[in-house]
Amino acid sequence: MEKQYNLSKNQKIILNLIVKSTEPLKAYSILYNVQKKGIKAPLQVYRALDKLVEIGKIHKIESRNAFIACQNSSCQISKATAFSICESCEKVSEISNSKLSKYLSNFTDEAGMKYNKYNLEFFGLCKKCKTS
Amino acid sequence: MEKQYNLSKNQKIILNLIVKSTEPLKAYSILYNVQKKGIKAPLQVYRALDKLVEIGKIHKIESRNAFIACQNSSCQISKATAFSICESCEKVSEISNSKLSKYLSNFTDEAGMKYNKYNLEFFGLCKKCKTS
DNA sequence: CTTATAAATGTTATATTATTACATAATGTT
DNA sequence: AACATTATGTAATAATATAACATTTATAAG
Repeated sequence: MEKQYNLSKNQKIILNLIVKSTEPLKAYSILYNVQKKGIKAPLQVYRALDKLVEIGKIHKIESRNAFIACQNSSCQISKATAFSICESCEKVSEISNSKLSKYLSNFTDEAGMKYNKYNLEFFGLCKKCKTS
Repeated sequence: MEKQYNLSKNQKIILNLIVKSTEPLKAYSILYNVQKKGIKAPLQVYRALDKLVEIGKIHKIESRNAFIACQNSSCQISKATAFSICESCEKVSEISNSKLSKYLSNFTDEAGMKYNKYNLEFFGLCKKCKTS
């Protein structure tokens, strides 16, 4: 059974914006976009972002300091994330590949250590940018 | 044949500091540590860091905004990086696992796309932190 | 339903990370 | 030597993120 979260007002506003966006959003760009809705300060944005990341509704693209909505139906996979990033147009997609996630979730290093979380970012050129 | 790079004065100073460090260093911490050697401004640090990353002598730990020396003898693998990060003590190690790097370098997504670069960060508890 | 607790908010100030712009100097190439 | 490339120096500022504190709202326990 999936745990239910009742998102707060700010969390809903910000999640909505991110879900509607076709590209990763940066914190201050989010701020500018929600100021008319009463969210005035960076901290209000960062707090909502932190929570949304924590519950897996969004992910942070670390190399870009930007946030995208989780593409997985269940949004439970905040501990095992993989993205493809186009180095030309900056398009970002979440990769859902069960083989990959199994491989990485089960990965054991030389010292026999397993990890409870990972984040993987692939870089290259997307179809569009490759042909143009 | 491996390309030779003649590092500049600032690049050498900063690489040296990072190589000697047992933990990832942040840009401004580097700055404070090299001010006595005449490097006075953030930009001087960032420029050297950019170059060192580019040629594979160091790597940026994206989730920490910090830099560590490359652990691979040849330092040629700046396009395929994997790290383990302890969420308690923040110890970071570079993972050199040929199976893993092969798997990821050959990874093809659902659309048949391959990537020329990736960065992977594993999170967990290191041995020390797990037992204490 | 009211008390206790946890979670979220609002606000100001500030810390941290990174880049722009412009002038100059050193190095490498032909 | 002339040219191009790379690196440096310096000042200013942009972009990203957190600390500290007061208050309010939601949730859970009795």
